Amino acid sequence: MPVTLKDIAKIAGVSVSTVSRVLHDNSKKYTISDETILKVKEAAKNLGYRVNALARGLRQNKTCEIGVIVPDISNPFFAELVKSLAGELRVKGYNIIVFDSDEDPLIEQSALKSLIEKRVDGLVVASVGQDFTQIKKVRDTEMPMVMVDRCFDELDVDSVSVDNVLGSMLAVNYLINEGHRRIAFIQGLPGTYANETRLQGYKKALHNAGIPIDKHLIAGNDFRSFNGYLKTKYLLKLSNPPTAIFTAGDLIALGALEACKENNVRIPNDISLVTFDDPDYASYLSPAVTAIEQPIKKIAQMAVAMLYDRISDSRNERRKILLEPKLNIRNSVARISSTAIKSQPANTDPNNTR
Amino acid sequence: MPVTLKDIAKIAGVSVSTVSRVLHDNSKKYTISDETILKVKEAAKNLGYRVNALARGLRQNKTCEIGVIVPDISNPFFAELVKSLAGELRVKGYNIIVFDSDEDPLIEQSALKSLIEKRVDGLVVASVGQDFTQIKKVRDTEMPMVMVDRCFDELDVDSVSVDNVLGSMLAVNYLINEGHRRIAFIQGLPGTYANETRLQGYKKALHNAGIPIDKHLIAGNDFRSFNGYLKTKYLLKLSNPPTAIFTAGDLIALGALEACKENNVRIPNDISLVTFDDPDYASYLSPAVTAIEQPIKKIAQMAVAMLYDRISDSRNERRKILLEPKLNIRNSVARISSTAIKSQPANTDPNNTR
DNA sequence: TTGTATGCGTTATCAA
DNA sequence: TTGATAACGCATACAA
Repeated sequence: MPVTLKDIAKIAGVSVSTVSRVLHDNSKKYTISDETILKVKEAAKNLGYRVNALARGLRQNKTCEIGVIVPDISNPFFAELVKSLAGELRVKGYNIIVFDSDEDPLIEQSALKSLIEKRVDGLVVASVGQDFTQIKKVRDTEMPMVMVDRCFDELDVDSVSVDNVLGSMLAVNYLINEGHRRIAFIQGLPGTYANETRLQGYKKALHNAGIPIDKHLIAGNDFRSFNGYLKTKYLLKLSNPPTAIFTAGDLIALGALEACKENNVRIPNDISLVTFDDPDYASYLSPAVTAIEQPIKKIAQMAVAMLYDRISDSRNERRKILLEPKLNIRNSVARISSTAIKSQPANTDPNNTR
Repeated sequence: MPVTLKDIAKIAGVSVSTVSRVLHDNSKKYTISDETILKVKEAAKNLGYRVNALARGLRQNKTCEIGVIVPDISNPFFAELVKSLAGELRVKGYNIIVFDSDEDPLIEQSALKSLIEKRVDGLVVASVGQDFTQIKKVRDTEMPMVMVDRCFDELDVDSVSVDNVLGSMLAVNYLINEGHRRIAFIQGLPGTYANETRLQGYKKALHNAGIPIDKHLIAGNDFRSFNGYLKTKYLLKLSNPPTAIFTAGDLIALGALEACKENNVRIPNDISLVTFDDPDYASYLSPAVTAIEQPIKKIAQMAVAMLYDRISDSRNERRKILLEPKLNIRNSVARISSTAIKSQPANTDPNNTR
């Protein structure tokens, strides 16, 4: 049985409230005699007292816990994000409770439920994100919440993410400048903020360059590596395959790498590759992969700052922050001559421009 | 203000205990009139009732939460481990609270403190692990605890990890079979279980092959990539450099890769590389890295099973489980002729055999 | 300087 | 079939 204030009070020969004051009320100076302080601390130490956070939380209506939900903690991007969030919050005196929704809306929903029931002081959510019904319900609560990475354009809620449209444009423009015109996009989970905005950037870049969009070159349905593997296989055996692939996430790129390797397709000689997300190992892949880097630490900092603001003062305006992505050029893109391209007939539907 | 049972009771015109029974006491069949059940459920739904897990936990002395502490969640090994643990525990009805100790014993200690105060039902700890004073204190509590990956040989506590000695021997024996005799070991954090056992395996393999241990070839002081980078630089500029490097962890290997790249040292042509840990991306590195794979999912399964056993019946014997590692041979090791080796004079202290 | 009493939201015991 | 009441451990308003 864990030790309680009562046990200490008994041993020290004082009342429970005195014990409470000595042990936890460091802020308010309750002028307590040195002798009592000594006695109480001594007893607490001897008995190995640990405050019961449940009781305290119940009483104070405050848990000093922040709930964090991410779709896939084994994705290096989210692992890094969680680590950064934990670091930022720790210095502010908050612990985090992490849930991995495994890209499953049902798990996300039950995570949300658990965290609310646990009465966390706030929420940082990277939603699976095809549907914001549940998130909206939480938003309408007084529960402070900030969305990261996976947000909802249509939902008025505090959020911080990288400028995905810009990121995609950076990537695709770079490919175009290197002479590519048949550029495929292997997307993540359709309907999610990250995916739709990245897709949007891809289309916009092509459009700006006057390149018609070929719907056969847009494939994929989740952010996992197997998706990258499958869709790369598909793209490679197209009668008129792309000269470059842009993947919507680091795991997808890994799958693309695997497929190319299996098919003895060399990168960048036979096909070029650029990916969104820039994990630590990107430089050491074979070849080093050109990638769009997100400012993860900054995302975490902003998210925590915004959450903190909302916890302290829930009535200020909601904000949507977009941070700048960065293109890290490595060795996965080949420059190709524009004549070579033009000689390739577009045998997929040329009328499709979206 | 969150809705409570009282609020529902008032609206439904029944007592608090009735509400509680209707909403939460699914197990015991308390024969309650259908009409009451309907009224209560209706009111609960309308008001948006959420149980207060703090109050419930306080009352029931049970939180359905498991605390998890890992040294570095951005390390793919631990990210994967956390994900597996979460999955295993979720189906058993437990949530997890994750702490990243950032390889800092002080943070680990405060994480331990927080989790105990939160009255989690159990603990899964991958300790930073140079010192088990704090862990021992917890062990002597009635708090169920299982250690994973980073254990303590000298401490009698439930634990599950890979057979590190065997893993290292697998790696080093392989290098020896490929003709290597000057094999360096870049270690992780000295004094930790994972490191010492891996070092032990390294030494044992060399010893078995009759190769004297050259202390200049053992370097390194933590599991981060920068350590791998620095120590590889150091090893490369030795007057008699190693022909192969064995790294104690995946991040270290990444650093080694970076250093080699910077120095224009080709792997495996100029130097061979094998690493402990086998992250998903290992196959796609340049070159694909030969690695020792740990059965992460199995570690998580075993850990959860053991923890569950201890929660249900705290008085059974403590167990230490070792799981089998696996050598995944890829392209980072070159076969070298033994004559080439023997022609290299050992100009580092030849008398040092440990 | 310290103690008493109350309530946080829930569940469990007992009684009706 | 339902209700009153106590208790979980703590913090705090009020009293002394």
